[in-house]
Amino acid sequence: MMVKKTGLVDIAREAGVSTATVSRVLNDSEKVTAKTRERVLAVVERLNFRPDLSASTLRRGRSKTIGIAVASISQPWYVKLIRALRAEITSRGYTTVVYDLEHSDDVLIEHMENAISLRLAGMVLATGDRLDAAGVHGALENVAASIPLVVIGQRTAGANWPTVRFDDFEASRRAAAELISRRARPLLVIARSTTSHLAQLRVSGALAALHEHPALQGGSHVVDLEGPMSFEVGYAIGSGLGERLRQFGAVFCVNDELALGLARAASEIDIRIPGDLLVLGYGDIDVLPFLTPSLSSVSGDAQHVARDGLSALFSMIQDQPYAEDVIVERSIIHRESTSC
Amino acid sequence: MMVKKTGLVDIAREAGVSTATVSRVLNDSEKVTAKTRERVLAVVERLNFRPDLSASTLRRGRSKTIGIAVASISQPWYVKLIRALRAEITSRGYTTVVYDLEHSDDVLIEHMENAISLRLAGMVLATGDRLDAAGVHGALENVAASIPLVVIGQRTAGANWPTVRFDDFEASRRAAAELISRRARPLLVIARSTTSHLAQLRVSGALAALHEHPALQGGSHVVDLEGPMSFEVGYAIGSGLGERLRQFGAVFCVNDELALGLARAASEIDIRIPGDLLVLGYGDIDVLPFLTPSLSSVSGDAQHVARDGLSALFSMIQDQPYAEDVIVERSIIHRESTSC
DNA sequence: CTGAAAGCGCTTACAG
DNA sequence: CTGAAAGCGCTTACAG
Repeated sequence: MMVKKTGLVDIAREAGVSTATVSRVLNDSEKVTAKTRERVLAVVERLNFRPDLSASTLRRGRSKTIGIAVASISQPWYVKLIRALRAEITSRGYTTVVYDLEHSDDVLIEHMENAISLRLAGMVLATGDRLDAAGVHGALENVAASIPLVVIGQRTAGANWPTVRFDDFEASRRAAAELISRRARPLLVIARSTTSHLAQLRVSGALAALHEHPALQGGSHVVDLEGPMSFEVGYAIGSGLGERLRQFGAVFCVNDELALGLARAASEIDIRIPGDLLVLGYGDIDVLPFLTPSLSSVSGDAQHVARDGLSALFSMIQDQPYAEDVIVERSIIHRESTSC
Repeated sequence: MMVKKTGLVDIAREAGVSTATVSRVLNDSEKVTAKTRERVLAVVERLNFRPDLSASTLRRGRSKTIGIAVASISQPWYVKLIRALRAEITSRGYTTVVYDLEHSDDVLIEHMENAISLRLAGMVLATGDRLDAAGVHGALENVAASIPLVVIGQRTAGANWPTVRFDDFEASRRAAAELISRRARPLLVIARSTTSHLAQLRVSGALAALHEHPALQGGSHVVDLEGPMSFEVGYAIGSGLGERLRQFGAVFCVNDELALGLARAASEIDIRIPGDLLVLGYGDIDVLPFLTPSLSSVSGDAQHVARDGLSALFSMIQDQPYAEDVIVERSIIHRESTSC
C-alpha cells in the first residue's frame, strides 16, 4: 500500500515543463524565466516534493554535504566548533554531517571511509589526538586523495592538506610563566599523554617556561597519563598525590576536565585554591566560571578557527589557492583559581 | 588530472566476474562460492575500492544510514545517548548521521527535510523540547510518512510513531517528596519553561508532591523561564533571589545546568549547601560528582532508552510489531548537595 | 552459483 | 529560455 514517492517527473508533468527545467529551478539556475520558475515552485510546494539527494549526488559525482569530524562531542569546545562550522557551511548552501570520533582510531577510520563512500563535498577534521598511527594516517591520505580535507588542531608531518591550529606551545609557555610569576614555587604539570598530540605540546611549552627558572626545576613534576583526560582521571591523580600537592605552588593542566577533577580532590583534603595552590586548565569550557572557585583556563576562539578552516576548504572546493598552515593565538583567562 | 574513481565495473573486470557477483559479495549474499568471494575481495582490497553509497541508495530506494537527532549535543546526556545508539546501530550493519537540533525549531525542520531527502533507513529523535508547534509537528508527520521514526523523551498528542520516555512526572514527585522529607520547609522550583515540555512535566511532578504538604505550599515558589536552561540562567536566577534563597529548605531544578549555576550564586553570598539549602538537579551530567559540594540529581539510563528505542525502530524497518509507548524509570542520586 | 540487462531519480551537454 | 536524451554506479529480478 506504499504510495510512490513524488519525483521530479511528477513535478514536470504537473507544471507542464521538462524535468530539465524543474532541475534548473531547484538548483537556482539563472536561465529560467521568472514565470516558469514560479509555476514550478508552486507545484513543488503543492506536492510537498523532496528531491532525492542520492540521485543528484550520483549524477554530480559529489554531494552537497560537508563532513565535520571532531575528536569527541562530549568536549564542549568541539561542540562550539561544530556550531560555528555549521552556521557558515549552511549559509553557503551546503549541509553538514557530524562525526564523533570518540577519541578512537578505529572510529576515525570507519568514519573516514564512510565520508569517501558518501562522496562528500569536503571534510573538516578537528582533533588534538595523535594522527600518526599507520592506519589513521593512511585513512587521512585516502580522504585527502578523494575529497577536500582541512585539519583543525595540528599539523602532522607529511600532511598534504591545509591546517589551522593554535599556538599551543607558545601559549603554554606563557601560561606556565604567569603561574610561576604569581607563585615562585615548583610547578605540577598534568599530564603528558601517549595518545594526545596537543597534551604533549602543552607539556613541552610548560617545561620551556620552567627552564627559565632553574631553581624551581628540581621540585617540579610532570605526571604522565595513559587513560582519557577526564574528570575521573584528574580526581584520581589529585587523590593519589594527596598532601604532596602542597609541595607545589601551582598546577598546570593540559585540559579543563583534569583541572576540575584535581580541584575537587584538593578540596577534599582542605587544600585551598587559590590560597594553597593555583590551578589552571586548558580549553575554557562553559562551566568554569560557575564553579567554586571559578577555574582559570587557556582559551581558544572556535569561531576564528572555523572561519579560517572553511576559508581554506571552500578555496579547495573551488580550485583556488589557500593558506597551507594558519596559526591562531590563544589567550589566558584568569579567574579565582589563579588569583594572587 | 583527476584519475577516474575505481568502480564496481573495475572490480568485476579485474576479478573476471560480473558486476552482479561483485555486488553480491559486497552485500554478503550467501549465494556466492567461497572461492569467488575470496577472489573478489582480494581485488577490492588491492584497488582500495569504496562503493558509491549514493548509487546503492538510489537503486534500493533507501540508504543504510540511520539518523540520530538530539535536542542539543552540548548536553552530556544526549551525547551518552548518541553513543549508546551508535554502538547498537553499527553492530546491526547500519551507519549513523548525527543531527544537533540546537534547541531550535527551524534547525529541527531543516534537519528533518534533509533526512527525508537522504532517504534514511530510519530516524531516532530525542528531545524534551516542545514538539507541538505547527511547523515542527508537520515536519515530524512528513518524516513519519516516509521513514520509520522513533521519538525518545516524550509522547506528543496525536503522535503516530512509537515513543520511549522516562516517568518524569512520577520521578519528580518522588524527588520533591524526598527533599521535603529531608527539610520540612518551603520548596523553590526552578524552572517552568515555555519551550520545554519536560521542564513543565517536572515542575508539575514537584508541585504534586508539594500538594501533600499544605503547610509548605504558601512559602513555596516556582520560577518561570523564557531563555535556555543554562549555567548562566541558573546563576542569574540565584543572584536575583539573593538572600531570599534562605526562605527555602530546598531547590528542585529541572536540569543540572540550572542547579549548578544557582549553587554558584548561593556560594557567593555564603549560603551553605547543603547546610542552609538542599539542591537537586536533573539529568545527572558527568561533572556533578566532582563539584564542591557534589550535586545530587535525578538520572535516567541512556543505554536503556537507546535499547528500547532501537528495538522499536528495527521492528518498524522489518515490518514487525513494536511497543507504541515504553516508559522507563528514573532514579534519584543523592550526593552532598542533598545530604541530611 | 553466475551473468546480462534494466532501472533507480536526478543533472547537464547539446540542440533548437 | 527550454527540451530530449544520455548517463552517473550501483542492485536485483530473471534466465540459465
